Amino acid sequence: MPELPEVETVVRGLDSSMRGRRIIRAEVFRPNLRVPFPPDFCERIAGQAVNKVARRAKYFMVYLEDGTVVIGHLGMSGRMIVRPQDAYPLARHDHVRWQMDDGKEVVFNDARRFGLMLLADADTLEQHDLLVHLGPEPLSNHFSEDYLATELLKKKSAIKPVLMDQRLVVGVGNIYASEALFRCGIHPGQPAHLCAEQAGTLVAAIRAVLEAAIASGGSTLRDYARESGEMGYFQHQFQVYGREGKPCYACATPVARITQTGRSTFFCPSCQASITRRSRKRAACG
DNA sequence: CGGCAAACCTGCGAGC
DNA sequence: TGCTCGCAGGTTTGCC
Repeated sequence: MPELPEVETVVRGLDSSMRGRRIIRAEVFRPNLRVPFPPDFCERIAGQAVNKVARRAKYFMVYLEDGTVVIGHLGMSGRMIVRPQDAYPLARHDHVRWQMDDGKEVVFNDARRFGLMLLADADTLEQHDLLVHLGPEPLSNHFSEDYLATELLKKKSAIKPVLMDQRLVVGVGNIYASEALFRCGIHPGQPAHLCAEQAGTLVAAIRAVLEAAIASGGSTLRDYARESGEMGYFQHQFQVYGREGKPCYACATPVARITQTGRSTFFCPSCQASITRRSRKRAACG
């Protein structure tokens, strides 16, 4: 699934396609995805103009003129497709279709149905169940070195799964967790209570890899595609993700893969040498 | 409360 | 060619 850069890419495309346009008609072709659609989903959307499309964490949000907000999540395999109306037959896994007033249609397609779409009110959006527990945006000033260092001191498990906890910081998923840790030379299995110096380099690495991925239009793997149907190309810049057994670009050591909390983690055993308890005690930054 | 496995689904590539 | 198996970008739930 799309992580923050992919959702950001989709949101930018949707905003340019939908902002200021009116949704003429809304249709749902399946009663539920991860959660059931609200019973009045289509009626509350149809006929309304779109104020803007924005992102929070990995959610996209379509702001309608009457204060209703469509909250959506792409899950693992969700796509938002913008195409000319009636130019294509309904495809397998097309779950939602919005007909726009400019002759286009916006289609939500999600094979694995881990995605969701529901309605909220703009006034109380931040208090919504899905959003209220989310951590800071990684590209905002709220995600600071002090913040991360302080929060990580409370954690006992390995740093990589902790980075994927959306209550700590949003938008970092399985790919970018591995990529960020490689960039700052931290072993994914290292206990999460990093020293302040490491926390600082990690903040910078997370920002850098997410910004670079956004600049490349996100990553396209398997069934993920950009809103426009074009392909993001950041996957060609992965340093470790999906490169098990291939030489590290920095030192030629074969990239390793391990499983952490059920997810694959990729890292360079040399560049991200694990820090033993003893050597960490000796480390100057403890 | 923290941490982890399992569950939610379908599709695809690898290997036999 | 055709089957089975393992794996896939996320989040929630439930169990220790």
